[in-house]
Amino acid sequence: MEAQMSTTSNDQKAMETLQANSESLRKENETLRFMLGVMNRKCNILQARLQARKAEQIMDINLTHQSGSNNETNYKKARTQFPAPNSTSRILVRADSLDNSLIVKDGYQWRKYGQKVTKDNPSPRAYFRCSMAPGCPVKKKVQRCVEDKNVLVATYDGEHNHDANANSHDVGDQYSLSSSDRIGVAMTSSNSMHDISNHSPFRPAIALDLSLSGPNKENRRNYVEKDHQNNYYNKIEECVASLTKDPNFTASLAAAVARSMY
DNA sequence: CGCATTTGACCAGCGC
DNA sequence: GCGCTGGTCAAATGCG
Repeated sequence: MEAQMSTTSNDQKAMETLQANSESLRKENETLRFMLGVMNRKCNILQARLQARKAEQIMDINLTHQSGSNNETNYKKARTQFPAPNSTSRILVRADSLDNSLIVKDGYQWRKYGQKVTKDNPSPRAYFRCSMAPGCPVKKKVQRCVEDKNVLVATYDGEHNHDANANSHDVGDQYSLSSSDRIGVAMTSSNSMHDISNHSPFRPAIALDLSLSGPNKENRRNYVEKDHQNNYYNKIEECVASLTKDPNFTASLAAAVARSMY
């Protein structure tokens, strides 16, 4: 009888521990979900700024063209006129391993100008430049991932100075990357390039999906409105404060999270 | 026929 | 200087 009561008590304690763990995990999950949301919003703000910069660049280019040198159509000359910006980005895209094409549907039109087998990867690497070249200096390389042939790695060089689909004849969203196709993206500068394959499905990590917010410019504008920005920063502070209270989350880590969010 | 893609040749940078 | 490698060029080819 006594032994039976002791077993029941132990079961109850175990149940309570499990419940406590479950609750703790739920809270952690909630916090991480919020952090992911914040990162997405931060991304949207950056996108809005990028759009503004692109608009400025297009205006500058138009002014340059109007002021002369109309006959400089040679690509080599234009390459020096529009040097590629010092930025690169990578995205990982799911692809059928049986399908040999190295096509990444990203909303822009590309012209293939080369293909090469590289030393570190048996799959050929395809070289594309934006079909708006030489006006648009963007280039990309597409290659299957060494570890997983179902994944295409697209490396973008530079930034488009025009909208996606602005130069395509017949497409709307059909050439855009769907959120289910896109599995990761990393924006980097060319001299601090880190390999996004570290964040690929082979190593579990959060895949940042820019398409979650959609292309709606109205939404993007909302995020840079002052009231929204204040709420956004308040939320970050709340989140960081709650993290610092968590004994499993060190203050320095919380500070690092805060820095990354701002 | 015009345009896009393919593919071998060529070039530049880097390490030895 | 030489060889290796990644990136680009341009003639050949394919396709609508």
